[in-house]
Amino acid sequence: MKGIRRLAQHLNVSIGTVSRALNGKPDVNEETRKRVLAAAAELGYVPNQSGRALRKGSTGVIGLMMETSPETAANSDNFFLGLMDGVQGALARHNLDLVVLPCSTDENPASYVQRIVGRRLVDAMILTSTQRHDERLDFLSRSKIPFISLGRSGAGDSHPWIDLDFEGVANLGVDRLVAQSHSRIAVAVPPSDINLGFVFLEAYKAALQRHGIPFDPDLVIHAKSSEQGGYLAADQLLRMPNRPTALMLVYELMAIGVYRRLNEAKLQAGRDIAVIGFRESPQSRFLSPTLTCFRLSLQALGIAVAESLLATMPEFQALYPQGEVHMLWPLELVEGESDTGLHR
Amino acid sequence: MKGIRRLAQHLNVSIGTVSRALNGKPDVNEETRKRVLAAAAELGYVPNQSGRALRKGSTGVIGLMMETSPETAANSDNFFLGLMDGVQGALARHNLDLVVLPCSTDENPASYVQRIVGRRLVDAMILTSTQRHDERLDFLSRSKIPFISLGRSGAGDSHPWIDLDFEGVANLGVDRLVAQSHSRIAVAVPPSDINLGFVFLEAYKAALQRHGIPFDPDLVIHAKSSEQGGYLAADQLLRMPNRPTALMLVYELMAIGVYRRLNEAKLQAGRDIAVIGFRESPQSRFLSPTLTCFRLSLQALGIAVAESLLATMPEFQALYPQGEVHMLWPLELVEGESDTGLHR
DNA sequence: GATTGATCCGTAAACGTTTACGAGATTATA
DNA sequence: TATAATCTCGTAAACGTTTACGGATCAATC
Repeated sequence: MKGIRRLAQHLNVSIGTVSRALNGKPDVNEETRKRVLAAAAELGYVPNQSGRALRKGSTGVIGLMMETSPETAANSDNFFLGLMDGVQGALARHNLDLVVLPCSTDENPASYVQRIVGRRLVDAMILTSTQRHDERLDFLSRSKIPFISLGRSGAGDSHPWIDLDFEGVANLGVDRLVAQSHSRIAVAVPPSDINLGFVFLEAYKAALQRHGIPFDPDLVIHAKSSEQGGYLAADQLLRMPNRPTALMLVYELMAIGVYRRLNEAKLQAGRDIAVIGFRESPQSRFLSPTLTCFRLSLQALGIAVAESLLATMPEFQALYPQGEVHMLWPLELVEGESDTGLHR
Repeated sequence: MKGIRRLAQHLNVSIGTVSRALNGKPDVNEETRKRVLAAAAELGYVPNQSGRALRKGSTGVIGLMMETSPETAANSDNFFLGLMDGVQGALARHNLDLVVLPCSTDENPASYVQRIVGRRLVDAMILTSTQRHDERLDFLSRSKIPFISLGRSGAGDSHPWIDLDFEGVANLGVDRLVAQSHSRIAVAVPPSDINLGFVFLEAYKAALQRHGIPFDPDLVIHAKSSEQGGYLAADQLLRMPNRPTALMLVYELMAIGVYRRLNEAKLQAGRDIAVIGFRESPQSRFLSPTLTCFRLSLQALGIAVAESLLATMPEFQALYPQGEVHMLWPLELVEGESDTGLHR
């Protein structure tokens, strides 16, 4: 005898009563509920997930999909761990569990999602590393599974998303640099199939235009989202015939590579070239000269992601009635020395 | 009509036949199997996980538990994503799926494991961040669920584990430093309730003894596993009355903090004090002077963890007959400048 | 032509829950 | 006291699979 039957037999009640007692249903005597709870704790009984999910039609589990190629793995740990922490905490308050679903780059992300969602392993999904054209979004939309993506896609507002406020970052950065009379502002962005790169680039163009500065495509450096990418971007910048006086980055670890390359050239950020990094990170905080960059609470972002997802789930509509979310997540400027002291 | 029934109706065969066809059972006509496979692909049918798991008694899912407190998230060392990638790849070869289970520090890790395992969400578990006295191990041993822990516990070989070869690291490091006639070798370790700290300390003592150097407890600096921890450790070292001439670290990000503190004191690793870091990381690779540390393939480690776990699972005994694993994972020395040039 | 064997497929039970339904016991109301 | 209302609990169906079992068909063998 196993599972709930064992518990019921042990208590001399029916399995129905045990189930009702554990699930907090009203029609069970308080006295017997206590006995059931006590016995469950004593025998270490936990309801079988498969049985429960099969009957209820929902799992109580939310999936967070994450790509783990060797390159991304080497770089972005602390972003995802912080995010996971926030999401997990917010979901736990509603008795939902988070599972992180690592998809290797060997596998097609869309078919991975199809497998996971088709099996009904999860009730809803959180997507990260959103592509500009992302099949996963199409599939999830069609399959009517609640989901939210961290990052916009090219599909615009046709699905719920939360994204970092790249427009805000571009504006703040460009304004700040222009105020110091920079006009040749280079930017290191990932390739445009990553939507992040596309969005940032557009915002950068708009910010320049606002200041009447013509956009020069030669100042756009396409770089990998890594330290190495930053190194190569800085290298490319140093070779430019009419060298830009400022550089903006859109990935946090790039800054370290940039500093390294500048260092090799006996140049210094803030003195010889203005540098504005992206996200403040444990590493960036200790660069010298200190890096001007943008602060962001990953936990808070995770909570927002989780609650925005709940808002799309019918069973939580009462709690989060705002419906589908399209949110730009603000970042706060952290003033450092890396972009000042040049045109003073 | 949903699920397998829908597919069966669509094909005018029984659900039993559909199931057998999809599961590769022998007693089904090749012709009909093809039709079933084609229809499944066309209709996007994927067997419901709950139904399947309930019937089969196993889920085909392996859990990897990970702690995600705000501090560990912020100080994460890009260790986990690489590990996940390796584990995921190895499991996929056996049609197993990996889910990562984030446990916030609010929750007791042992009761978290009990909840997850009790619900039969997973067939087996991989534990990380092993404590010296780890209740999770006790629970999993009792519950007869296959598991492996990354990191030894104080319980020794009573359960399967893979751990980094701290003995090897301590030996290599101490040998190298002693060969340069260092005798006052300080070490920065996490507190001993983290088993890692305990193990490393013992290995360090043994290595000293091998060289006839008496162990001096004052040279043991307890530090947090973070950049900040490294900074404070270096600070503490600089205040010592009879300053040690060498310092070994057991957490990779510490090196950055150590460099920062040394820099503030106008000291340099390798010139004024010999420093040996721990794991090579994207950051450590670009420190200046270059850091002497230890290399480790996270993907390979992940594969080893996954396969060692499979070896403990009855259904894979045929493939991996070696049984329970206790493995020390070797690290390769990467020679840098941070520990040389002192006593030359 | 009867028997055997092989091949293919349908039937139904089982996995562990939750929950609609109804029955019995008890209390409140008339 | 009869009736209604309330409280508590047991019964059984249902969720979507997999798989043991047996039946049907057909070819091969004697």
